[in-house]
Amino acid sequence: MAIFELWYNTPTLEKISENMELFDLIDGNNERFVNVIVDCIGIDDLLTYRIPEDIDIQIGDILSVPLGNRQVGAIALQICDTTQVTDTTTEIKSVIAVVSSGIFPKTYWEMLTLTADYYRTPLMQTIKTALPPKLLDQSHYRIKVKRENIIPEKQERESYKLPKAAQMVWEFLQEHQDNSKGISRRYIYQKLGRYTSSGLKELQKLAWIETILELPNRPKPKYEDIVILLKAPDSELTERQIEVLTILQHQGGECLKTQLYKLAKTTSSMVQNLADKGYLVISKQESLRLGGKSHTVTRDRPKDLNANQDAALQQILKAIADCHATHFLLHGVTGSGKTEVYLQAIAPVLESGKSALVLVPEIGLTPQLTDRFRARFGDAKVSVYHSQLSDGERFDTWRLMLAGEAQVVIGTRSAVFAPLSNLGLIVMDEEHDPSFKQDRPQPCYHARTIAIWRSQLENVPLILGSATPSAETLFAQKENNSIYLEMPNRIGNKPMPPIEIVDMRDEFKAGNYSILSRKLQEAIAEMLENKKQGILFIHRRGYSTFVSCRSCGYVAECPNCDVSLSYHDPINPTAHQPKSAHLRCHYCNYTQIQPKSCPQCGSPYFKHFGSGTQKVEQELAKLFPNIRLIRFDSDTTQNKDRHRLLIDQFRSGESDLLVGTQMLTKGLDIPQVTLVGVVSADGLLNFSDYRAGERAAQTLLQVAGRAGRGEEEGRVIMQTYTPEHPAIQAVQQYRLDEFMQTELAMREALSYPPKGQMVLIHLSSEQEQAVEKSAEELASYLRQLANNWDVLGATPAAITKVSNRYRWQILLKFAPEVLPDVPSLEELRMLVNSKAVRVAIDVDPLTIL
DNA sequence: AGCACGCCGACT
DNA sequence: GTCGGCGTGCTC
Repeated sequence: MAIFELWYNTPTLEKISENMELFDLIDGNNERFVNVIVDCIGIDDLLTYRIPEDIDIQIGDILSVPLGNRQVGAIALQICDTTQVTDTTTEIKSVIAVVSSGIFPKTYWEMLTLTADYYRTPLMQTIKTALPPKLLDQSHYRIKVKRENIIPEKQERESYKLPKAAQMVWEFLQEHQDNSKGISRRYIYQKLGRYTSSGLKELQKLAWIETILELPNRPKPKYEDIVILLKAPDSELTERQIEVLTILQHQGGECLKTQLYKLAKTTSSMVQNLADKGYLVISKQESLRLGGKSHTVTRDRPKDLNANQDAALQQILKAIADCHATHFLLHGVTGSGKTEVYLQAIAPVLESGKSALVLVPEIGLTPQLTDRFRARFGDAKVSVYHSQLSDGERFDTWRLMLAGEAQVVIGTRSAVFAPLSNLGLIVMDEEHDPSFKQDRPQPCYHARTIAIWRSQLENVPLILGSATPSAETLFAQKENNSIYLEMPNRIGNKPMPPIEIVDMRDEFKAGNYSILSRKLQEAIAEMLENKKQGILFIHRRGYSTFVSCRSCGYVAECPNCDVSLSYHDPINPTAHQPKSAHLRCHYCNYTQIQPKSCPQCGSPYFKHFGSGTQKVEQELAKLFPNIRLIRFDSDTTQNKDRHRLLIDQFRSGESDLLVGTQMLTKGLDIPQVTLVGVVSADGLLNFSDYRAGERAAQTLLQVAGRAGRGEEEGRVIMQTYTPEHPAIQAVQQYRLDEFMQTELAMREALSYPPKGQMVLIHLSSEQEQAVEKSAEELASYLRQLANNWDVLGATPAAITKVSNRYRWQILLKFAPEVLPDVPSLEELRMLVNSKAVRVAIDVDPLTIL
C-alpha cells in the first residue's frame, strides 16, 4: 500500500523503535533513571525521573510522575543507570507509581506512532485514545468558596476594593456557587484566561476560597475476598463449623466469602474463627468487571456453509495458516452469512492460541452479534470493548486483553487499539460504516486505516466485510493484490426483496397529501392483516426539520447555533425532557417550549416541514388506530439497555412496526420482517457532500436488506421525489457496483478520495472576527507553503455557528501519491497565534461540510 | 496547564 | 524605588 510505505519511515517511529531496543537490563546497584514522555502539551522532549528502589519499571510502562506541582501520566521509553540531565540545577524527581505495567509489543508502539504521525496529532494524545479512559488522568485543582470565612458586610465593602483580576474571579465564583464540589481551576482559566492566576492568589490571601489538589482518579482493579479450604473438617470442631466447611467442600473447596455467608447462612465471625484455627484461608482475588454478559445460554455449533461461504472461508483459512497480511474484501449481500464465515475463520485462530479482533460500527446496536460469538466460543473467550462500558469495565477488559490469552475481542472504533499481544486475525464488519471514523477528539483516525497498518505490522490477515463496500475499499481492492470474496446469494437462496419506487410527486398530483403513499398504506394494511412485521425508515428523528409561522414565515432558530430548531412531541419516554411540546437544537441540545403564538407576528398557526419519526408515528396512529409501533431513534434509545429492550420487544412480536432512523440499518436481523418502507429517500440524496451519493446508496441498500430474511418473502417500498436519481436507480436494481464505478470516475475527475487525498483544518472561536482573521491568515500561509497541494478556503463552515462558536475551515487537496507534509496540530496551533481560536485537523475527512 | 521570572510603565 | 500587569519559557 502506497500510503503505508510513505508514512512508514517516519523519524518519530525510528526514534521510538531504537528506544525499544534499549531494553538493556543493567543490573544496577546504583541508582536507575527512566526517560519518559509526559502527558503535557508542549513538552516533546524526554524527561528523566529517578526510579525508587521499591518500584520495578519496564520500558513501555505507563507511569504517574510529578511535573511542576502536579501529577501527570507518562510512558517509560528508556531505562538507564546515568542521567542525561547535564544541568545540575534541576532536581531529578522520582516516579510516583506504575499505572499499568503493560509490556506492549514493538508493533503496537509502531502502530501508535504511525497514527500520531499520519493524523498529525501529538503522540501522547494519540496514546491516550488507545488507552482506557482516565488511565492517564492528570491531577487538577478545584476551587471552593469558603462561606464560613466571609462576613457579609465585610465582603460587601472589600469586594469593591479587590484588584480587577480578583474581582472578576470572585464574580465568576459567585455565578457558579451552586456547585458543591467546587469548580475546576481549568474551567475558570478557560473563561477568564490570564486573570485566573493573580485573581485566585488574591482571594486565597483573603481566605475566601480554598484550593484543593485533586489527585488523578485512575481506575483500579477490584478485589473480592475468597475463602479457600485448607484442611478437611474433623472432630475438633463444632457441628456448625463442620457444616460450614462441608458446604465449602461442596463448592470445590473455594468460593467467594460473601457467597459462603449466603450458602451457609453464616457471618464473618464464623469464617474468621475457622481461618484462625487453620481450616481455611481468606484471600483476595481480583474480580473482573466485564461488561455485557451473554443473554443466551444455548451453545451454538458451526453451521454448514454454502458454496460461496466455503470458498471464501478456504482462502481466509489459508492466509491465517500462513500468517500473511492478506487483505480480503468480503462482499456479501445482507443475509449471505458473513458472520458465519467470521466465526469459522476465528475458530482455528483461537485453537492455535492466538486472538482475534472483531470491529463493528456500534456495539449497542448489534447485541445479537456478540450473543452469537459468545454462544459459539463461550463467555470466557469473548469480551466486548466499547465506549458505553463504565471506566472500570473498560479498564478490566483492557487488562484482560493485555494478559495475552487467546480470546476474541469485539469492539467499536477504539478497539482497533486493543492491546492483544498475540493477534491472529482482524475482522472489520460493515467496513463502509462512517462511525469507524473519529471526528470529535483528535486524532481524527479511521479505524480501517489503522486496521490495515496493524495487519501489515503484525502479519495477520484482515477481513473487510460489507454488503455495500466503501469507495475506498473497492478502489484499494482493484489497485492492490487484496483478495475479493463475493457472496452474492442469501443463505438458502432466498431472493433479495424487490424494491418498489413510489414517485411522491404523483401522490401529490393525485390528491394524497399524506407523507405515506397509497402503496405504502396498502402494504402496511396488508402486513397487519397477515400479522407480519415491518420497518419504516426515516432519515430524521424528531417531528420535523423545522417549524415556521404560516402568516409571517418566522422560523424558530437556535440562539447558540446557525440552525433552525426541531419540533419534539410531549409524548416522550425520556425523563429529562419537558412535558409539553418543545423545540430543540440537534447540535447543542438547546431546548425551549414551543410558543403558543408566533413571537414575531402573534399568529397561532404554525406549519411543520419535513417528516421526522414523531410525525410519522402520529400519521400512522391516525391511519391505523390499532397499530402497535415502536419508535427507535436517539430520543428513545438514550441508554444502552433500551436498544436491546426495544429490539427484543419487537422481535417477540409485541409490536407490528418499528419506526426509526439510521440505527435501523445496522445489522438488525429479524426474520419476521416482511415489509420495509422508506418514507423519504430525498433527505439522503439532497445532501451536498461529495460522498452523499455513496452514503445514500449504502444506507438504502442496508435498509432494504432488513426485509425478507425469514421464511416469508420480503417487500421494500421506497418513497422519493426524485426517482430518476442514479443512487435510487442503482438501489432498485441492486446494481451497486456499476453505481460505484461511475462514482469513482466522478471522484477521479475532481480528485476526491479515494482518487485523491484531503486534509480539513477546522478553526472555531467565540469571536467571529478572530476566526475569520486566523483562518484567512492560515490559508494564505498554507498557500505559500504549498507546492503539491491545493488550498481551498478559508471558508465559513456549512453551519457557521455551533454552540456559540463560529466555525471556519480550510481544505487541502492533493494527489494520492503525494506525501502530504501538512503542518501538525501543534504547528497549526503555533501558526494561529490567537488564544481565542481553536484548531483541529482532520486527515482524510469523510465529509467536508 | 500552571507557575516563576523578568520586563515595562505608573505611582507611593 | 516599588508594585502590578503582561508576555515568555520551563516543567526531569
